[in-house]
Amino acid sequence: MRRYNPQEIEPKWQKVWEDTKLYEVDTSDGSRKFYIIPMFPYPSGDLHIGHWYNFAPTDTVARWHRMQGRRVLHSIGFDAFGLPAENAAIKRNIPPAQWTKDNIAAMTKQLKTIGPSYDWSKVVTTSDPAYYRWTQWLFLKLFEKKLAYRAKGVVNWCPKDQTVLANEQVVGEDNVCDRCGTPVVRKEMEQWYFKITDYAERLLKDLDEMDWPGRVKLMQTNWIGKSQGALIDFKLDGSEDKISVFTTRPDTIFGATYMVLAPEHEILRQLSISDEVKKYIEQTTRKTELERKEAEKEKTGVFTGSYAINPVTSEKIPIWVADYVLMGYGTGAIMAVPAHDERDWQFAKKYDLPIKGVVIHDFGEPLADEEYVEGVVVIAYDPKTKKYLALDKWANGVGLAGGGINEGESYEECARRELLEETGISDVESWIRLGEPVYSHYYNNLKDTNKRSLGQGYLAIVDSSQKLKESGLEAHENFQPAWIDMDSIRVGINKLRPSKGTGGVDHWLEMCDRAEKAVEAYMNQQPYEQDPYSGEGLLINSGGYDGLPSAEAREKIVADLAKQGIAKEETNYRLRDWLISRQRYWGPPIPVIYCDKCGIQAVSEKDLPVQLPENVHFRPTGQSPLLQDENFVNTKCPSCDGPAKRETDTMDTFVDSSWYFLRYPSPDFEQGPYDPQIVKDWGPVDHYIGGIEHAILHLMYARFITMFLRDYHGLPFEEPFKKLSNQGIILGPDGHKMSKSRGNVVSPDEQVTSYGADSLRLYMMFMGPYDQGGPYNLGGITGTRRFLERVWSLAGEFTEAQPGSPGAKEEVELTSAVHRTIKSVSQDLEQLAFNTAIASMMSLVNELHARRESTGIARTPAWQNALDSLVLLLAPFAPHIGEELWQDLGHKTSVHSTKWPMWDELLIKQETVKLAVQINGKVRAEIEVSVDISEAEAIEKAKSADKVVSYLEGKEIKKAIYVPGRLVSLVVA
RNA sequence: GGGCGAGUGGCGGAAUUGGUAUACGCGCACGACUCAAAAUCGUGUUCCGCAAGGAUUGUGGGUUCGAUUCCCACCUCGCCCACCA
Repeated sequence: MRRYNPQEIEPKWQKVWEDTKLYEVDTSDGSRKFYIIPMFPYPSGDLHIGHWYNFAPTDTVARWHRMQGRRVLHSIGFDAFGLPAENAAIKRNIPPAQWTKDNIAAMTKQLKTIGPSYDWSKVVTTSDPAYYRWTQWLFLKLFEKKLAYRAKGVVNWCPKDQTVLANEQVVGEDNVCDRCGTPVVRKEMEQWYFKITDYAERLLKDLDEMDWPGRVKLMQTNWIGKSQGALIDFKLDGSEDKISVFTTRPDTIFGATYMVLAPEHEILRQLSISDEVKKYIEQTTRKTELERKEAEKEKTGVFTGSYAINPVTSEKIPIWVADYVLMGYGTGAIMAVPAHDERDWQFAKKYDLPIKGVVIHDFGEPLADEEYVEGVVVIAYDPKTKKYLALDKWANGVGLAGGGINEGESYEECARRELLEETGISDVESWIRLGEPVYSHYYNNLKDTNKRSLGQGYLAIVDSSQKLKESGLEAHENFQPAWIDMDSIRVGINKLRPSKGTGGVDHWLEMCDRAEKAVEAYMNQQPYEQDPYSGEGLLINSGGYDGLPSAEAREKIVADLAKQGIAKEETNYRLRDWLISRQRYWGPPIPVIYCDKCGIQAVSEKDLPVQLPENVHFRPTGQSPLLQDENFVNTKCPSCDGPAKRETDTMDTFVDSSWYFLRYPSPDFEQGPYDPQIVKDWGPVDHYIGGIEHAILHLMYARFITMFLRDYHGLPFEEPFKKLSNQGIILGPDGHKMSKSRGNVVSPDEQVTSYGADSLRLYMMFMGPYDQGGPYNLGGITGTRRFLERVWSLAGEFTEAQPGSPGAKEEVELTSAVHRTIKSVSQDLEQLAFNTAIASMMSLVNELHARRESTGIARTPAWQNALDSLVLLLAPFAPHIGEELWQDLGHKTSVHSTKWPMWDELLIKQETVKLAVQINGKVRAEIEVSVDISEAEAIEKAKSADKVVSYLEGKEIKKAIYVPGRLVSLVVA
């Protein structure tokens, strides 16, 4: 028998596939199309293991679709513009174009060793003038629609890479450049932007319907950051001027006790302000982003000396300037509600501004036929023992003292009375009111009624040497007042949690939290203060709106203020426009000309591409090297033909990658970025596979550009990627991110040399769930290599075997095993569960092996079918050995053009099945029964099973449960 | 601080309309073949226990005949966002 030698068969088949153009697809025919691609790589020059982890599984899925008779377009390209090429030029004195070209050649060679089913006639390289011509065209089209514009503003500047960055490219806690990790600085510059914010609502709304990982959808949702609220005008005291604020919580307006302006707010120029305020404004506006971040914990601000009028209370409220309000969001002014906003609260505490609570908690969901009650909750505390007094053994948990208020009684009187009645404590050192009362909805199981209660909490400081009551009273006669630690009280209260009407429990837990805070304050001799509450609830201290749920009050208040013409509903987004200019060389030049007479002029479409000059001088000066190339810079104005200068900034590489997938189906089209008919037939991408790191950047930009092209340039779809999958990240064997400095880099090339590409592909898909990634275990690949060896030897032995006649039993068993495997591999592939798909193939191989050991392999139709099916299932995962063995098994055409096998449910079904027998929940025996046994028979058989009998002796069977195909469960006593 | 996700043998992991936990692989041990080794093949391998048996899916509690799966609280780790009003 021949040995399995991947070094021989892999290059052999790669060459055959390329020579026969097996994977080239004629895109003029769009029938049964399936368009699947990985995210194209940046040509760094070296294909690393992460690339393999992206490309190999994508290839497996592509091959699987092809075997199901689809016309698959699977292609690759290079995201070839970008900084590293330029840095290499500076460092090694090689032109970026040359460096890029060499890298692409090297990577193409590496790529081919994977044995991918790419259509090599449709490779796209973004630095190719024939490509970036259309990137520039895209700019012109956006410019035409005023969606590309030039504006002055504060931008993020990376001092190391010497260029501006988009918001999306500034990451992490310290606001660093996502490429080099240097903290960015803020600079005011005039730059080019794409108006992605015009598409914010569509970008958000489409997400609902998309077959994308929830995580990515969530990240995009957060990034777009839609918030609905209202604009409300506050009049300036003693003036006709007004200040408009944006708020998402108009329901809290009665609690707006002051107002804050961003230091950059325009109205500050009109107000008469002191020098002190001017100085503050100057200081804060000059701060860099980093400095503002560092100062984050400590908010600063100054009082302007002016007042505004709260439109609902008509109260004068002071206007402050503070750095915690940003000019870039909303109106740059806020109404501050310290009782219900964490930031306003901190600020109010620091500067001693009034805090007014207007929303109180409303725990639990409203219940049917609620009875309204008012009462108190009392927690006692002894500072000496540090224990709290609660009602132990209350309905098998722990309760708190308290009860309903009597006619004419104050809250505090009620608290005093309840504490005495339920615990026996009469001597209280100090009573502390625990903030505002709260509402709760709960079910009283003793009286079988639903309650809606308004409860006031109290903390009583007492000495625990007082005698406690022996036991509880009336309805809950079992409880026992006891001194307990707070954690145990919480656990005890949680035990009471009912399935409905959980408000009572949550109410108590809230009071526990408040009691602890109050104790801390008491020990420090401070008054107790309620924490700011930013949740929903019911309104208090809000005039005619008292008692309304906050959501309802929001709408009502805005509607009422709108009638007076001082409020309107408003939606805000966090998404900012996309800054696309870069002060670098290696990118598509922005096709714009500046003329002293005519201003900003777009380059005429017929003059595209604006070619990047090749011979430029590289120095990291903070200005584009193009600036020094006079031949490039000096040109004629397209409008007046007078002398003019070109824009020397280039475009962000994310512009290149925001439309490349539209080019693959017609890469050589010269009349536009894509052939309109072909893109209509082949778009959108049916399945897009790549890393989570592009969740926001690339995937948001590509969606925006696709929407734009749909609106104005004939695309019949607005979402570019129907289905998206993310691969996980492969770590080094030590569990850390692979890096040269750590010395934990696994070279895929070495793995291929030692084990073969098929083994590597298989191992990467076998090591765990695809979207999870994880450490690369160097020993693990031996398992998939062994598996392939076993497949190889089975096929080899079969081809050398003598014809035989099959036994009927053997045939049935073989067929059943094969169909079971076809089913699970097919279903697993559907969900990209490669690891379990491979595991079931391994199981089949183990079974075939065992059969060979016991009865041997004969040339029978059953064996032929078993091995054919196995090879077909394996082919998308390990394409080379699949092709080789397919030929060995006597087939003339490529396995990759052969139909994927189907399974037959009837052939999988077995005649008998094993049932577990449980006694009181424990498995005690196993019985083998016919699949279609009746319930009564199964139970009867279970009872008489060997081991079961002894367990049943002298016991009565209370219950018997039969789950067909699974088990019989007997409950005995 | 907020949001999302995860925690199962020595290791990677499998199992969810609640139904025999540990499939598949790595590693390890023993055996066969061999002068020997590698490779290959076979047997075993969650833990405790000689065994009978018992325990076990981060911890504690709950619902259930039955919980890795559902509910509650907590712990740990990972990712994303972070003064967005």
